[in-house]
Amino acid sequence: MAGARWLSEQQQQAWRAFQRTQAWLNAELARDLSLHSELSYQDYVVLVALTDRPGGSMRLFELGRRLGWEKSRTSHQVKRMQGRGLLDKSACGQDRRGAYVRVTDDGRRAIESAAPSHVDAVRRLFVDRLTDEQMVALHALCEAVLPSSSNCTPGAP
Amino acid sequence: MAGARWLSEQQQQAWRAFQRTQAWLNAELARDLSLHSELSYQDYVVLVALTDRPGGSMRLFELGRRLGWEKSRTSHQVKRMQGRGLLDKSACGQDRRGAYVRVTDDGRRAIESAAPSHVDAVRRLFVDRLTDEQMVALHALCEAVLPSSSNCTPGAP
DNA sequence: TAAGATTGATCGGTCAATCTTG
DNA sequence: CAAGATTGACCGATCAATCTTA
Repeated sequence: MAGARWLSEQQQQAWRAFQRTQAWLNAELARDLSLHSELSYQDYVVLVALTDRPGGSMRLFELGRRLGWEKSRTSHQVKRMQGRGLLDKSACGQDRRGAYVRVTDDGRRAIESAAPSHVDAVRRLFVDRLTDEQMVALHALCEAVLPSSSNCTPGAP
Repeated sequence: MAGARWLSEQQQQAWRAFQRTQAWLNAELARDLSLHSELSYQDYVVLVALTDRPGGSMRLFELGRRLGWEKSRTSHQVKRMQGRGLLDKSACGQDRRGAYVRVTDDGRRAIESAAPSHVDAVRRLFVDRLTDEQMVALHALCEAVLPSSSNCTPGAP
């Protein structure tokens, strides 16, 4: 170990609690979602990102950037959802390398039917357990950790 | 949507920031670890849990409980690490259903060599970006979210 | 050459089924 | 039957390689 700088007891406990919390929350929400709908957690966030937009469509690379996903992950996920009829893809006129993804009517129905139960779960497991002050503090603290705003580049260069 | 109770703008922003933060941190730390060592993030936490113990050994179910993992996940992970010589298993005398897992010397060497760089990354990406007050607040807030202490039962019954 | 996107291999996690012992 | 543990099948994520166009 030599001259390694360890974490203080306080820091270590906070770090471990944070890790446990996020792992537990993700697992519970994923389970809850797959129990009450036909959507995985990943399906859900894709549909949220797209339905946030007026036309329900977006460039593939932009979807990946907003979710902080690698392009291959985005591609695989969209392809699977397309196969299930939740999304469709179309070519981009301006940039002929690119593609648009759009929510289908089935996709809209799926998220509209899944959302209430999922939001309930987020409330039950997360929101309702925190005070407003804690919520504000958490938000500020996350912004401090996250790289500026859109620094989602996985590899360094 | 009907009568669903949505989240306030503040709650929604905090929740999304939290999700982004944990996803980004996990990805960065996993990448950093696999870049500077032969251990995955999961290997690392298993070795931390075991080397925390005097004898470096623990019952399999206890390891799973401490990490909040399902038993099949624990079993698969331990088997893989055993195959790579990082752990070994032995029967439990008292309870003949059970098994002990123990860190091998190779396992100890692996984590001792990986730890400094990993702790540096945790500092750089997390600890150094927060004040002491934020760290304390985060810890308290995680404890509020987490079910009492050892409520890690994945399925309801 | 870089950016947008796709593909196939591989690895890790989940689920359901199974086995053994308490 | 419940608890500790294992297994195999399936799905999802990552990585490296590839293709096309800016």
